[in-house]
Amino acid sequence: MGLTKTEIFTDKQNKLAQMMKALAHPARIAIIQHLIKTQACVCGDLVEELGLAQATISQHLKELKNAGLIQGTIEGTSVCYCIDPKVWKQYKDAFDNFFVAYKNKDGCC
Amino acid sequence: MGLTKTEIFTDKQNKLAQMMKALAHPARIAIIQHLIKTQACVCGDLVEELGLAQATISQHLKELKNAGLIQGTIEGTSVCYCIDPKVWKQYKDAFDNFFVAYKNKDGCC
DNA sequence: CATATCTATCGCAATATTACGATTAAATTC
DNA sequence: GAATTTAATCGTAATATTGCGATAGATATG
Repeated sequence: MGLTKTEIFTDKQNKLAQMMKALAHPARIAIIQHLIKTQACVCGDLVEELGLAQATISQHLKELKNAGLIQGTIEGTSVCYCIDPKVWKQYKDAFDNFFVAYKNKDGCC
Repeated sequence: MGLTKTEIFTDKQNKLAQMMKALAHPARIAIIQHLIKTQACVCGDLVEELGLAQATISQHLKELKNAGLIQGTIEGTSVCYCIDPKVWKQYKDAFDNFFVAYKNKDGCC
């Protein structure tokens, strides 16, 4: 065990859960927010900005890249990361869609 | 290691990451969606609805309860769960706020 | 009160995540 | 081409998560 039983859920449920997971770490939230703030792309100064080791930042960047949220383009010896607007919108829409489904009919418990 | 370094992030970042984590599992997404659908509160028929063992469902319910997203009231021998509208709105607002921060200035990488 | 029903909790096994030092790989600079 | 800079990857340790059987606790029903 320790293995999520994805077979028993719908694709949408699995996908949404994975999207949440991609952002379910303060470092990844911080990275995204830094990318938003310094709108021009940012490279490895994330290591200085956050207080984590280079290997750790690189790992989080990899997860965000796997999630599709960010892109990295090589620029000389460093790598320039930025948010993928298209995927960002997909995330936003998926989250909006999830949260809008519940209307407070406050007649419960 | 294996321990998130929460000290180096802001409260908001930690909180948002934790909110994401609460929903970062398809079973918890499915539970919430089932609670929305059967708007009247639902009890342990979640065990039948999803294909997970009773102990596992109970654990996920506990996490959702810890996250504040759901409430449970004892009703005879079973427990009736429902979404907490107030916390739901907090989540919705926090997520909206996060996603709205990025405006596509498509002049990047 | 004995029995049945439903849920929470315990204990365990398997896997995943987080973090980092060390190393490797690629590109620039001298 | 050697040295430097930057980022990715490997390997490892510590902790967290997922899932479930078994058990315990609480409430109803006979």
